[in-house]
Amino acid sequence: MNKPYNTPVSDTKWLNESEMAAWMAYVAATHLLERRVEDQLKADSGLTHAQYEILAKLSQQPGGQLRMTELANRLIVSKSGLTYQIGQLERRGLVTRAACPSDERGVLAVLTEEGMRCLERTAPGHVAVVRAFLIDRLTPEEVETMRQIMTKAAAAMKAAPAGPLRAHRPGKSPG
Amino acid sequence: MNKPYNTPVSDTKWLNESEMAAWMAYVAATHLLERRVEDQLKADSGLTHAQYEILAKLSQQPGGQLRMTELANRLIVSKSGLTYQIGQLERRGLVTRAACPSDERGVLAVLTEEGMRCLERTAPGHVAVVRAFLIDRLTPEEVETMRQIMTKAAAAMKAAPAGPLRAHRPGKSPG
DNA sequence: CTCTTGTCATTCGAATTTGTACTAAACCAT
DNA sequence: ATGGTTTAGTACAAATTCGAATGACAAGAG
Repeated sequence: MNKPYNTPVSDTKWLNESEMAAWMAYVAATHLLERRVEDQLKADSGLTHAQYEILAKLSQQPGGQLRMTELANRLIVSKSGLTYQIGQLERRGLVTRAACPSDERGVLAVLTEEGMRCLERTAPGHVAVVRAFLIDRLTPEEVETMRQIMTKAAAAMKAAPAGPLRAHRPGKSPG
Repeated sequence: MNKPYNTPVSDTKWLNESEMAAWMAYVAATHLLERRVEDQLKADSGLTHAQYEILAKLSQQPGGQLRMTELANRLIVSKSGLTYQIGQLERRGLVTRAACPSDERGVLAVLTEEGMRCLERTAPGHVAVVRAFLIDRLTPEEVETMRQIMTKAAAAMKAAPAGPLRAHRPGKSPG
């Protein structure tokens, strides 16, 4: 207690020019890219990006199946949002729901044959967009740096609990 | 016409390991970051990220004002979506609508005094999140590379017309 | 075994986003 | 001037997202 009045209420460390430019370009690029991806998928296959990500994630799993909650966590989507989209995909025959053998409560989202075919049919166009607007614009070094950046950021956010921030101290590994 | 049957229908150039890792990490990081930003803004000021971006963009303009369509284009949001959000912000007194002097049809979105104060109050926490999970995790070189990457990608997408893709040929400058 | 607590998936309501349709105004070539 | 075409902003319906509440099952302590 007894905090001095002259303690600055806001000691914000603002972004410098490079950081600000990086952040603003990131935000813009993200929105633009999302829109391009969405348009391509819609036009080519009637899938939304969210739905494509579901099929893609399932296709990477042995048996093409995954529990609902696990899938939601990996896709970084709410459980209720996933329930809705799995419903849509099921309606189109691209995914089926199956009972989980080990847990009576559990539900497995399972990629169907047709879902796999749809994914294989759609993937080339999707990859083309990702290449055309991002990957092919970069040098291999830039791609590698981007991988590092995004991997670090994602790891930080997966690790940190929700709620107010704790400061990040760069440097030594945890030990 | 008369296309040989042996022409491969799909000659997709898939992503190599580094490219795939970069893209997947980007997608994950993007979703995670959006969620963190959204949570912080909601908790700190009751703003959504979309609303914060509107206030921020307006605050950068002389007079804190911008035409609706121009604002929508810069934020990369649909016009109808912007109409809705400006309505929300107006309801909270953070933005006002004004007639455009030069065009009878036009509407100016204008940042109010209170809107400016709200932004100033909210910005520190927002910047803190961007720092904590992204900027502060990177070296200055990585920040600079990210700026380059995202700037290039954004420029490519702003330039390219909507619709099917045209191939990107890297190399010489246009001339 | 039984009770309490926690987890899994879904349902429901509220909020947001987009595309299309629509009205008014500007622009432009007769 | 004047009729035809664009453009600006909004209204509306459809789709999607999330959080909170719900019901069924699991897990652990006693």
